[in-house]
Amino acid sequence: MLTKTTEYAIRALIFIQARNLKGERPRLPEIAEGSNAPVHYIGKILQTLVRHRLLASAKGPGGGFFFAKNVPSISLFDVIRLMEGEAFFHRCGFGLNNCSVENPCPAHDQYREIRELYLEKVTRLTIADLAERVNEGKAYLDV
Amino acid sequence: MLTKTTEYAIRALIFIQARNLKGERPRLPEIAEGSNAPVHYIGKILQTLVRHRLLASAKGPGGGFFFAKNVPSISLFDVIRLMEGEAFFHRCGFGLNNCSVENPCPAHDQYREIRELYLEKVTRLTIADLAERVNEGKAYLDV
DNA sequence: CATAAAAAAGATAAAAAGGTCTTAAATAAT
DNA sequence: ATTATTTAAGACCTTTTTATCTTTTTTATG
Repeated sequence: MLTKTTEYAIRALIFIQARNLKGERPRLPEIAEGSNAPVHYIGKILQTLVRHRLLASAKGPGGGFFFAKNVPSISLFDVIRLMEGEAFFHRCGFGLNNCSVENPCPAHDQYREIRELYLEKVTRLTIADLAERVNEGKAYLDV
Repeated sequence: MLTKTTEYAIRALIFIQARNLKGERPRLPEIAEGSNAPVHYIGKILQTLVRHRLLASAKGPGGGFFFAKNVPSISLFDVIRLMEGEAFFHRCGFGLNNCSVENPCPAHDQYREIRELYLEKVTRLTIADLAERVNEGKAYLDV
């Protein structure tokens, strides 16, 4: 399961992208409201995303958050990897650090299947796709 | 992802079951070592499990932890439900409380697939099966 | 340039999770 | 009955996560 922080990040990115697709550039307070996260906290999170170039921002009047044009949309995988760390995707289901094919935990194979499905999904899902679904009224971000 | 506490619980239960199958009744210090968890902490966790009848215990000399005979082995689902709560299995991937078929989050269907696979797996996997794998030397619990 | 708008940064606080220590209660064995 | 052994219970501490508040920096515009 993702941490709250990562969930906020994903929701905020989808919200920003949805607005960007409509030609808007949302500012922090709107993003916080739209993604149901505390303003200052989401501020910090977006700051991290910008620092790592998953997102762009502009200060001052007319500023806000936006995605760079002509850059392929980031995937959920990109966001999760940044927020949770690469290890998140390889973690043993039972929390064992040694867990591997040679030294498997008792549910190694079963968890592998789940992880693989998960990885496949989050790699395919892009923020842009998800934002489009929101703009089309097919999906919602309200808590 | 499971909390550390739940991981400890699962590892401890498998350890206890593995010993039970060999006719032994492990005590706290051994369980803590065998499941790589802090003694006192695992003590609390097992206490919870006993209180909810997923496990049995005996105080005093010759005491320890064990599973009631002739009771079908509990599944990972049972343990996870107790430790994390029923909601764990229905939680939205993006942390949205309203998320449902009528009001889906942008990745609702994809996450549903993953959840269903997960649910199927943890329902099928019993502590006894997993413990057997350990006793057969096919799986390990070391961190 | 002065001003206002906005994100960035940093310091701090509150809450939750994880972990330790001490004492009490139960029980088997002598 | 006393003692030793063992889990149960409760109080307390530490770390991590989540959240807030304040100040600084950047920038567009009059």
